[in-house]
Amino acid sequence: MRAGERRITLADVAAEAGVSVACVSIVMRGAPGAGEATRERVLKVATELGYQPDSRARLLRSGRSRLLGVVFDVRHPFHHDLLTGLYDAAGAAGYQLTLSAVTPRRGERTAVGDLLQDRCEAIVLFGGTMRSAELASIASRLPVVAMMRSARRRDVDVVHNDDALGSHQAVDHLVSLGHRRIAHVDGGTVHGSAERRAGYQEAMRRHGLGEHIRVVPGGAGEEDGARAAERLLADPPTAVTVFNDLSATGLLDVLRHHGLRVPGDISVVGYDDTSLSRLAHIDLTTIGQDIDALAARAIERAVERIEGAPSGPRAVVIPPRLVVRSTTGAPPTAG
Amino acid sequence: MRAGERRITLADVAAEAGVSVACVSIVMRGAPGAGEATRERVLKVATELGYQPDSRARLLRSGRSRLLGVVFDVRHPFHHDLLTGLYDAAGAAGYQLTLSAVTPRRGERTAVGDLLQDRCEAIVLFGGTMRSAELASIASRLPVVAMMRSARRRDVDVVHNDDALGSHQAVDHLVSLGHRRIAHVDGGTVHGSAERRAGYQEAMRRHGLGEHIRVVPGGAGEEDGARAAERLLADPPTAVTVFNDLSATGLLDVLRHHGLRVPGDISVVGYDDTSLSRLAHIDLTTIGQDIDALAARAIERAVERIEGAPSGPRAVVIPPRLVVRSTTGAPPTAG
DNA sequence: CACAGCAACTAGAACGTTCTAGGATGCCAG
DNA sequence: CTGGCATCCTAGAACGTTCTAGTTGCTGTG
Repeated sequence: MRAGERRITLADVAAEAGVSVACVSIVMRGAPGAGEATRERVLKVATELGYQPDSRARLLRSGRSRLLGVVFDVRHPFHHDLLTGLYDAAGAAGYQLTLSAVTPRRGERTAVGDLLQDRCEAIVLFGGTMRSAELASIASRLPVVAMMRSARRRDVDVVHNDDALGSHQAVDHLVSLGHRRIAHVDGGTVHGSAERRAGYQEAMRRHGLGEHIRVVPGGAGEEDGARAAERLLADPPTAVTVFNDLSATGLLDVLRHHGLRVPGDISVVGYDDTSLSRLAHIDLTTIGQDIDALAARAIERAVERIEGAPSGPRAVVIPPRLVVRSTTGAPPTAG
Repeated sequence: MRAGERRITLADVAAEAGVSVACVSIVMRGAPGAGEATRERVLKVATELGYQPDSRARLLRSGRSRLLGVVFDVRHPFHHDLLTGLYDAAGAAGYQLTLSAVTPRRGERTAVGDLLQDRCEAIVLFGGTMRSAELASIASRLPVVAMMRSARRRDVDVVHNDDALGSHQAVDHLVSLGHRRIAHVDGGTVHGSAERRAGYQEAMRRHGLGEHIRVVPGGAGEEDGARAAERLLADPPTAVTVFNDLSATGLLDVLRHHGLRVPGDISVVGYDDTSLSRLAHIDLTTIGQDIDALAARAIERAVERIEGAPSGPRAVVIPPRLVVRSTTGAPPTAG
């Protein structure tokens, strides 16, 4: 029905209000340089006509877009929590977010490509599988902040959780409960996996439990945890730290099916504090990432780069925190 | 480091290649009207200089944006699955998607407002809490397609799953297993709740089980299902259809904690076929929505409106399908 | 009364594209 | 040699803003 209707522009409002286009622009932006009476009249006319500013034209002219591109993966629940934080942080810094999703049929390259065309001023990307070199080539065009992953290159900012510290917290917690035989289920090739594994090993050694170090291959999925549990069953430890919550869920399921009580016979610690871990019947002790801090620092780095401030080190590491729930307790036999 | 660098424009490429701006534009768009030799040379120069088209300028000039705005909620896992489908469908129709998220601290109105400024040509929104009247006021500016909700107004397109049919499928499945005392846990005020409840009641009556109709108050959350389970425990039915998977998960947990075996003592059917329902230790029988069909039809409706085609009825209803997993079986006592 | 200073406004260029209208050039038929 | 017609290319005006550099008109001061 509104096919032929032309959109309302500044010129329409100006004509109707009997002032110049420039004047309407001033009023719309809330810039100084217009009288109170005119201001009111123009605003009234604008709402009457249903004027909507055209951000494209606005940004085209003003050179800057004040737009931050975000690449996230629709499959990753954690990414969605992070989006919430990013919107807040970006808004506070006076920037807008433009989202580009990675889906099973839409790769990271496509997602980034769209953002580049949108003329955003920096790109924030979550995890992903891009090689450092590829990141660097994007970073040669505009500032890039990578979250929840590392990057060798010095030209990419990195903001992530302190995976090693998270593993330390998990091990410390278990040791303080009296555990000694603590195993770790690995995350395979996923970002952060190596750090979490190394953190586990380091913490074990620090507690003088080097001889009990036991790393079981795993991955990021539920079935990876399930497979790891099958392996562990031959000679169950009294506690396990798992790469992430989803894998821990699969592990829990298999352990319980084989008659082991959690935490009576074996304690389990996940990682990420996802909504999954909060479900009543899972109620998983886990390591929580500080989402708001991660988001705030990521935006901060992006804005610093954009505005050319001499920023500090390129890597920002946020300490996680232990979230104790019901899957951890004292080991079956004291000592 | 790249603070002062101006971006590469058509003019730069034109100067370098020794042709006019218009000619470069022709080449870049792949439009007819340029010789093969020139075409190659221009493309070569463009990649050398790292030219990136500016979609803002392009769209500003050409009047159309070929942009479809999508409003989704970061908290809703189902929305993410839907995004995947929408990207595919939009791409196939020659449109781009621009996303605007609703978060706990960013309302629907803000999300829609951003899209309007982006000059997208239609808006697709998922569920949400907007009143029909408010939708209609947006629809007076540009085509609006609402998914997973209804809308009284004739000026809004609606694409959703057939909630009543889904409930029928759940009840039919349970009846075919031999169940007669089948209860329903309601979804409260959430979109689709009334339809799913009515569908349950209708299906029960159709099977001559009107006297067994039992609707327990609930909601969309895990704790709603848990509360409903507590109520049911006083006089447990042999089967329950639950508003959604999350609520069913809460219900399952409480039932099992009280010693009821699922499906031995009681069968449970969820709704939505979320990733939660697919977890090995939940493995919930549920009703799956046909995501790709929903997405394809939504884009189809949006594009039809934009291009002014005389479209059919404003409501598109997609049949769901039953997904049988391990939470349903024969009732404890035959008959 | 002249003029500085200020507030309120305006004209017109600019942003990076696309698009319309046309200008060269070359080729072929008459 | 002329006219017609492709083919390839170009000039310049749009698109809807913002921004710079004014211009106007009023007030107050010496």
